[in-house]
Amino acid sequence: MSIRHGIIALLAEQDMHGYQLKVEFERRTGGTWPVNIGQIYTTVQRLVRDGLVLPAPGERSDDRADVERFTLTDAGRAQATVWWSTPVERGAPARDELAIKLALAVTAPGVDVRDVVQAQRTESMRALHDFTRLKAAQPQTDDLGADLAWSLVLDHLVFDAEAEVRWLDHVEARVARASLHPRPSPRPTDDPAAGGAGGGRARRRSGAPPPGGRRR
Amino acid sequence: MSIRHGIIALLAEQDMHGYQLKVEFERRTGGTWPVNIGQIYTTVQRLVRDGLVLPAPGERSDDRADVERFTLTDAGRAQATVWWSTPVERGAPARDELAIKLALAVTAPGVDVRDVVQAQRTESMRALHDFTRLKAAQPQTDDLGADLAWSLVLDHLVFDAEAEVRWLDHVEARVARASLHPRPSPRPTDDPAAGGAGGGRARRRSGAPPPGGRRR
DNA sequence: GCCGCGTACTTACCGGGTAAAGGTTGGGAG
DNA sequence: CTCCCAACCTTTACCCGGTAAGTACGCGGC
Repeated sequence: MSIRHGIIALLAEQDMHGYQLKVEFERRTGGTWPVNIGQIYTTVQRLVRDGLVLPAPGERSDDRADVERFTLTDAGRAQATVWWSTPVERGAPARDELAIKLALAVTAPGVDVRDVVQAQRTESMRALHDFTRLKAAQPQTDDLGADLAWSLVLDHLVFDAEAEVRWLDHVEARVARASLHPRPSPRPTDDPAAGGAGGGRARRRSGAPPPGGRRR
Repeated sequence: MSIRHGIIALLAEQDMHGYQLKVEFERRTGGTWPVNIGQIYTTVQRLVRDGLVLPAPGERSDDRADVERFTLTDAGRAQATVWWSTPVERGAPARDELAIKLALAVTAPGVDVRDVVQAQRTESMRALHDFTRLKAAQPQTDDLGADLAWSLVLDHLVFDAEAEVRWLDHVEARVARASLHPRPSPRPTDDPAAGGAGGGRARRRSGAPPPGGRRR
């Protein structure tokens, strides 16, 4: 749904043709998510089918007339304002491969969760560093708005990656704790041990800031 | 790809039939992501086509023989170990509707970013509270492993939601800061206050944008 | 006797996303 | 001057993830 709404939002500002939609979308999101041109056209087709978009009737004289532009219908314009005023739903979160993987890992025999966490942390931190480096190297273009947008998107990725790392640390800790007192049978109201146990496990921490975690 | 890998991982532990895959998958992930049974079968079909899975040849006597079970081939088994040892890629992050929305919002005329952020924060915090409440109410079942998995998944959602809220705050702050010294714009809040840490942003207007712009 | 429910499987369909193949135009390089 | 390349603009075929809906069977109740 992301592209669909993006297209509507862009058309709300100005009539455009397909290629232009692609270029604009990418510019406004800092090139973080390149869009396949094919998808633009098929999505627009569906929008036309649904009565939200129309091929532009009046051609502009100030520009090439041979390319076909698209306009929002009233319904489309309404959708745009609805989109802006309605938050994106966070009730039923999308499946996240990492979460699934670790959920399966802790319940799978013969899989060492710590190895999985370890490998993932390396990857996630690598991504985090990449983003941070990108941020530092961020060029100032002549387009203030796009610079800000791109910067915010990058921040989003950074927050996300940080949170992921933090979660991995958390998982590791909980798994370690759980494996110290595995309870085979029901009944025990439980070991007094809660705290002690620190034993062993010298783990190097990753340095992630406060709360954080975002993935989808 | 999440379901696909999940199926492989489950089959690596034990031969199963379709329905059982569905049930197991949901149990192991705490029922957070219900799976449509249709998808299980179509995905398994593809796995068979790709030579990773085979309809189980030898039927077990200890169980109903009429249902068709599936087994991993050697290639499938190899895939499973590869999956466990390879982190999920975080290099080219998936499109996130919220990030796109805000990136478009800051560059769109006539859209008040603060309203968007405001509405989203309400929604995100609602989700956060829901998750927290769920966590508090988490029932202890007789299945320790599944309890842990479910709990970790919930933690993931919580970390995620927290980070999202934090990011929203961040966006709000940056936007507010940026709108203090733009050019002519309605709402001339002439705050001299900006002060503190380096008034920042002395730079603007660079020459022609460097070729290629930003790219990864 | 039929109702509902859990088990087990099939099918048709849709929307997001990718790849690849066109066709046009303008501006150098030779 | 011509040719080629790059940027512009569009179409099509295809795959995969995901959903809905329908079939069928056996079993315990009321």
